[in-house]
Amino acid sequence: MFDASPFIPAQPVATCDGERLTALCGPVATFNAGSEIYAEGDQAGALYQVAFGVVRVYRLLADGRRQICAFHMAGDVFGFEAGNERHVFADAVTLAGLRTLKAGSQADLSRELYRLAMQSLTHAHDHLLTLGRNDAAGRVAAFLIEMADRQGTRDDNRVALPMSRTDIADYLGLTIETVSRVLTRMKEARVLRLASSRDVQVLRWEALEDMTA
Amino acid sequence: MFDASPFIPAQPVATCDGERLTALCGPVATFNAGSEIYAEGDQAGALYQVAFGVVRVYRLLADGRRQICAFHMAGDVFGFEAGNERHVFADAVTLAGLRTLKAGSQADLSRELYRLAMQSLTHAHDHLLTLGRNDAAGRVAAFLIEMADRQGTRDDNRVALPMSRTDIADYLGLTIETVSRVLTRMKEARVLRLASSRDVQVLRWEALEDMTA
DNA sequence: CGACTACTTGAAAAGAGTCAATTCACGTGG
DNA sequence: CCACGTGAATTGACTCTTTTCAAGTAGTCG
Repeated sequence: MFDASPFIPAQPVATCDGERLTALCGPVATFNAGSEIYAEGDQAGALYQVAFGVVRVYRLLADGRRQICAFHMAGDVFGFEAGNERHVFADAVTLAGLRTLKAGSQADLSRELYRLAMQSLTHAHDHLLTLGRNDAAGRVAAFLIEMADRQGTRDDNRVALPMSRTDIADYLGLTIETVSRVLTRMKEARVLRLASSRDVQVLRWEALEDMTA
Repeated sequence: MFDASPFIPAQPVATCDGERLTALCGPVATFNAGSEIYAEGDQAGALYQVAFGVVRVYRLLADGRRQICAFHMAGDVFGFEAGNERHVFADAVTLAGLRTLKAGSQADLSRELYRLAMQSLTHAHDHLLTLGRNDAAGRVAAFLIEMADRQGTRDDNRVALPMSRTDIADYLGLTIETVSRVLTRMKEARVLRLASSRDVQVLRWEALEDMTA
């Protein structure tokens, strides 16, 4: 379970500016890869900020099908809920460190926390567009671009994929075979290179962007 | 453009409780079917509560492809944004009446408004599950169930569809032909009956629910 | 009645899923 | 150090679903 090489982004993330989010800068709790942070049906309340590592937030169907709503990386705040019950699951993809903000520790939600919550909504809308209006290649391309942008490694032409093909497939509404085939085709088309299955080198960003058009 | 028979839900919606949302109970502005409420890139700020009619919120791609994120009906509050710019378009599906809450008219966001904003997030997550993990029949079934629940007409075994097949297709990430075919197959399977193309009578809810499993 | 738009239907083509078999990377133990 | 076992990823062959393109039908408004 312990992951010896947790994913660490190359540069600090915008939302982690410390100044506004002092309330979140408490002790860091560590979660091993695969361990649960919260489950659907749990009492909601706490918010979390990722200090390092990657977290997935997902919904689950009775038959085991899974839809990953978002991957959260350093700086991201997650855990926003409508009522007092969790509607989604959250667990660590890699070894992850989280800071906690208990509900009610601030009587009123600050404008900044509201903004972060709304970022989750904007991301969900982007994600809906990806799932609703892109074919398999477009979805994978959008995913690689999103990962690079959030890691800030676009200029390095590198994208680290801390999650498995299964996670990627469940994020994009595809099967792992399709994800794998798309990557192979992109490799053959000289759009990218796979240093290893989790380490992508992007040769032509424009080609990726055209696929999401 | 004027729609003589605006869609009006059969019963008041839970979020429209009036007591908590007094700030939203100002004058009602009327929008003709098809008219724009706001566009991507507009300055954000105002929130809207639907008094009657139906509104669609959507993202648009350069080539005209469209992903509808949500349909809003009487009682719903929409217009939440992360920054000071709109990320989505909103316009009236039918003749619609909206009450406006200008940003900043309350210095702090009330807990109640936060809860409504988070409902949008929960809905987006449900929608992601529908798009990511259901086939065409499952998506249409989920859509019919959602519409019936929000109209409160499930006990009547009736679902009014105030929007076109194109709107439904753009909401579900399908083509209009596929939506039409799925409805025809459901009709043939005696799961539902089509009084008219916009008026569905549901004969077997369990059958619909099984499709979304 | 005629024109327009929305919706439905059909046939062929493309895309993604399924099932099965390898291959690959990595850690363990001989 | 190498053989082996394990889980992850890739590849192939085939099937099934959905899209695409092209008619055709049904309402609606002048």
